[in-house]
Amino acid sequence: MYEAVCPMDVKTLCLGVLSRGEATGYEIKKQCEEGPFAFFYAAGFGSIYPALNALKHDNLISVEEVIQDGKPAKKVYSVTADGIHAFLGALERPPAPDRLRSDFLFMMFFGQLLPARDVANLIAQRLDILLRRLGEMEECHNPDMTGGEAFSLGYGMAIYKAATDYLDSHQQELVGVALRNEVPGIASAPSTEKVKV
Amino acid sequence: MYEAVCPMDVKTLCLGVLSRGEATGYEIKKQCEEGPFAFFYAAGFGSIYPALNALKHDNLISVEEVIQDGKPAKKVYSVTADGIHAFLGALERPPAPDRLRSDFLFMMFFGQLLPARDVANLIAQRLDILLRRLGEMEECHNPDMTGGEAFSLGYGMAIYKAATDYLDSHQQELVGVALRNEVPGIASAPSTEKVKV
DNA sequence: GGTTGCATGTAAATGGTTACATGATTGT
DNA sequence: ACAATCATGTAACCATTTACATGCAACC
Repeated sequence: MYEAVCPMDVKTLCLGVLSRGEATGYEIKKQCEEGPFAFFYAAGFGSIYPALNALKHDNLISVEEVIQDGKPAKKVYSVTADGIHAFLGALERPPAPDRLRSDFLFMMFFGQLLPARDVANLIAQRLDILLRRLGEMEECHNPDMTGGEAFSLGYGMAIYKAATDYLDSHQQELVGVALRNEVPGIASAPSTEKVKV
Repeated sequence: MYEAVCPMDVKTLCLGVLSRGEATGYEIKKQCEEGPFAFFYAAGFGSIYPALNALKHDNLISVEEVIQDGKPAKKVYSVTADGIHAFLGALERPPAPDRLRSDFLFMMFFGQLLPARDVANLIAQRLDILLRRLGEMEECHNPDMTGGEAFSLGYGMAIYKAATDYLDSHQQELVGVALRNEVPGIASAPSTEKVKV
């Protein structure tokens, strides 16, 4: 039986996505990695498909199988009246605290133990990711969005913007520290080695 | 056998914490919830104690049992030379992408489905948490920190600052939308009901 | 000929959380 | 009397990830 836990688990996520319009499991995943949920939720096929089956079993969603030519058959899911009700119930529960797990920050925390070049590379990569995501989010922004959608997108963009600004303005400090920590002579030697980025 | 996965799992976290100085499992957990790791890592006793036992088994850390009076005996762990080596190895692996899971943003995304008062409460609570954490982080900041520590703390503060600014300046928009979505008459009626905050 | 995109799914393994069990001391 | 702090640990449970399995079409 459906019982929203957090309120946010994969089932609730699916219910939420479907409340905006019918979709297949494949499309739900795409929305989690490129679409509007990418910033605050991740889910793979291994959790989405079983979640959809469980929701179907509880009659919170309905399925329609669509045969396509040139492409594999797909299962288009829609939320039922019961499903909407369950989703609204889940939204009323108090939210669990946010949790972030960042390998990047963990590594930066121990930045002075790393070669300066690695630190510089990690920050450069991070800036790259952040900037690309910011671009994707900007594209994502359209006037048809609901207030909530625009709000959470704006929140994500504000965070990413702050992160890029911070990295831009503070990267030299950390790279400098790491450089000073290196064995003198190595740090100043011109590098012929290529670093994987 | 120890084999850093992400590089960041609870074992690597423990190794990292201990590389800064000896600590007990209890103290490691405190550092994860109040200390410098709180922003980007969470871990409970149920994962820390088994991780410490596994690290001990691999001789990456050593234990000293300290009997205290008035308090239960504690096990103080220190990292060994092998442990330092293993930790440095873990830091060299490429970082896994950050992952955030935010019930709050999920709920805001569907904000127009919620009563305006709930939206306003959720945002107020969030601001409260953010501000409190910002205060804790400011206190945490001291001149003895390594470059990496100051960098990641600064990063966290920049993010939280951006989040509070965004919430401050955009909360009215979302609450307004939610209000307009409510049944006319209810929205404007003065409320006698107390809302749990 | 290999990779990417579309499309669904299962099974095993992982990693972590939650709840429980214990117990002394200090503070309200 | 009750809750919180200090302190460790186990066991059951859980959610999710990863790897596998299948298959066709389009593109490079």
